[in-house]
Amino acid sequence: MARKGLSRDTIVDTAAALAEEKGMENLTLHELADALGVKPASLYNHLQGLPELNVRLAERALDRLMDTLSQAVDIRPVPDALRALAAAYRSFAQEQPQLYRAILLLPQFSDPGLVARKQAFMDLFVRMLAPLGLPTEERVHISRLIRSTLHGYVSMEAAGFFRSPLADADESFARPTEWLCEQITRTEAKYHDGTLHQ
Amino acid sequence: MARKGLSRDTIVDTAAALAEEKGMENLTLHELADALGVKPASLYNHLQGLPELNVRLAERALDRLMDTLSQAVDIRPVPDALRALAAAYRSFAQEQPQLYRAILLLPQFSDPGLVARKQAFMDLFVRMLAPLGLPTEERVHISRLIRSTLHGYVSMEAAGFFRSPLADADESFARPTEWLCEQITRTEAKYHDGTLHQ
DNA sequence: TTGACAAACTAATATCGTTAGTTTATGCTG
DNA sequence: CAGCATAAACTAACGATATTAGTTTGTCAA
Repeated sequence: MARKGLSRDTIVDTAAALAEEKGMENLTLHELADALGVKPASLYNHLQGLPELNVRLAERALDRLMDTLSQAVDIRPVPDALRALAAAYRSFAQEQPQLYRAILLLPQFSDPGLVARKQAFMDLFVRMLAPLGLPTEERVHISRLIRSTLHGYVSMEAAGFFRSPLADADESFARPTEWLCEQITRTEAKYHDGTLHQ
Repeated sequence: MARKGLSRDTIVDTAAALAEEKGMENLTLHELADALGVKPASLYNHLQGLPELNVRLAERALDRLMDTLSQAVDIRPVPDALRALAAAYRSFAQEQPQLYRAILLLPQFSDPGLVARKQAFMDLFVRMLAPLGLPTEERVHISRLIRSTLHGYVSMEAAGFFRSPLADADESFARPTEWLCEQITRTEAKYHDGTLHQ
């Protein structure tokens, strides 16, 4: 009964790799235990079962996504940051589609670790938009617009849409990206030339 | 051994209701059979098991979604149609979130019934955009933009995002809607005043 | 050195999806 | 109307799964 150096982090790591390989809904504790050289029951010493594993996977996904996005948020001017962030976002979802799906497969976001990451995720966009000098509420609206647009395109693409040969998917993705850029510059202008309360 | 009047349609119907009640991932053949007054094995006379049930649920979801959307597509002018369609789309996802999720829970869209509906779904948007008189490729791009924007907002909202009290979710949804309206009117203008090839 | 804690195990249970084989109701054919 | 084929429902059983309880044993600190 040799003691393997098992920890929650290593479990989640190999679970992420396994999910990417087999698909998120085919991830089983048995296979995961096998991959770790351990019996399934042993996993319960480190996490509370499959529900918690899914939560931890979503956390890991958010962490990695934020890692890749954080390289872009401080680029100036802001539209360039947005372009870089959009490209990074799409790349992440294309290269690790199962891990990306883990985020939205969750029934609810009640776990404290998740709400914290949700907030941090939100803050990432707020930070990128900071130089625009928008009021708080407007910043939240724009942030939601960006996040939903990116997620929408990326998840539809991952689900198998947008494969028609009638139009190139890269070009299709460039549209919302550029239009988001236009939108934020226009919003910035709107708040900087006195027409705010007209 | 009384014969219940069981059919694939009634099975999918009660499955949809049950999924809405218990959650999509908690849907079990045992509970479904119970709800139908039948043993689990009997379901296999009507469909090939859980994988097919999920496919049929996704089909049902797409059918109902298209039903509600089709009431909006022929409204004129086109921006008004888009506004109505966006509202209907969001209402559907809010009122039947589990059924809406069924669409994207599928790993792939290889089933013939699904690819047909995917095409019909695409055609719905093409029909709405027809009066703009755009070239085919441009129409596909715009259609993708609309679909990904709507889906993005709605699925993020369903996943528990956009609940911050800092900004109203209805207002946040109005942004992308109006923004899409602007985009299509601007695109229409672009293709109607000779600046196309500049 | 020893003792407490935790990590890994074995064993067992309940549930689930699924298949095979059986019975019986229904509807069509003669 | 009689008989027969089809299919709908059943029972029984299997394998896989998640999970729990109880046991052994390694490890670290006192």
